[in-house]
Amino acid sequence: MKRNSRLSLALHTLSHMAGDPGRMRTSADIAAHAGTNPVVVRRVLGRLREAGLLVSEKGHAGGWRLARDPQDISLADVYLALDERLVATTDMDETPSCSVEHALQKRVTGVLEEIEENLVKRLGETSIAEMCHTEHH
Amino acid sequence: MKRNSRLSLALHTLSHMAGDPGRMRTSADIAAHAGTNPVVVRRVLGRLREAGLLVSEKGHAGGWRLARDPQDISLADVYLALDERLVATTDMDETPSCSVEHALQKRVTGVLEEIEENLVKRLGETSIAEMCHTEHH
DNA sequence: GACCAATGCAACTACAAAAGTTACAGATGA
DNA sequence: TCATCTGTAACTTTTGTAGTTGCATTGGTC
Repeated sequence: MKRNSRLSLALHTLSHMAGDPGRMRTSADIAAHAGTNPVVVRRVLGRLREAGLLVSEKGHAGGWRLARDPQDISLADVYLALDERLVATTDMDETPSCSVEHALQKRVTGVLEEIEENLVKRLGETSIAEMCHTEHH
Repeated sequence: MKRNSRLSLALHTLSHMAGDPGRMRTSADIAAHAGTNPVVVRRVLGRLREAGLLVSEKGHAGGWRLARDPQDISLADVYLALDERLVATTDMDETPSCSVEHALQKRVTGVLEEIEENLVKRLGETSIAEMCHTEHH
């Protein structure tokens, strides 16, 4: 796998699950489908569970399934659960040297934040249920 | 510096330049402002020069300046010049196992591409000239 | 209770992308 | 001729993350 692999893995898995909710899947099965490792799958899906998108069960016949209706899970939910922050930088140089520099930094950061918000908004407009339908516009 | 440092460095530098176009700046000056290395600056700005956003001059009194009017340089120009591709994945698993999987993969990829296009479109709506104005909404 | 199959999690290695650094050739104006 | 830039190659360091191994824990099933 390559870049954005966590988001990609999460979206693929949830979209797949949306096609047959209620069915329990093991991390081994999911890993085989995604061509990766069960532990990696559990790591990524663990975050989605923390965000309330998935539930997992231990023991025999355990595994993973959606925590709620596929139509109620948006791409933004997945994105935010993974805490990616694709556009916005976490922080910049700590030494603004002068107040003008500082103001500029804040403005650049602000614009990037705005773009990030817009990205999340766009992601929020699509549910994973829409991803698994065969007839997608 | 941290994540998205190239984009961040590029935006800061160009925004700064937009405040006083025509003035020539050395990579050493820029690096000092950004708290990084002259070679790193030249690497990043070199891409922007290839994209026609900047011009550089060698030798004494050489340096960097904007290639055209600040109002004619959008954030999308910068983003595309750096070839970042924040949202869309370059490629996914090569073994689609079954045709249904393959269709799902294409759909996920398609949605991510669409989001990416929207991101670029949004970036295209802001010029670096707007970044350096003190009165920003 | 014994056993098996799953998650949860920690610890580690492997790897790749990028920053940072050093060094130096080439260009250009003073 | 010299100082000052860019351009670039080569290398080290750092960092994020995938991949891997191992094992404790949980919970069905026999």
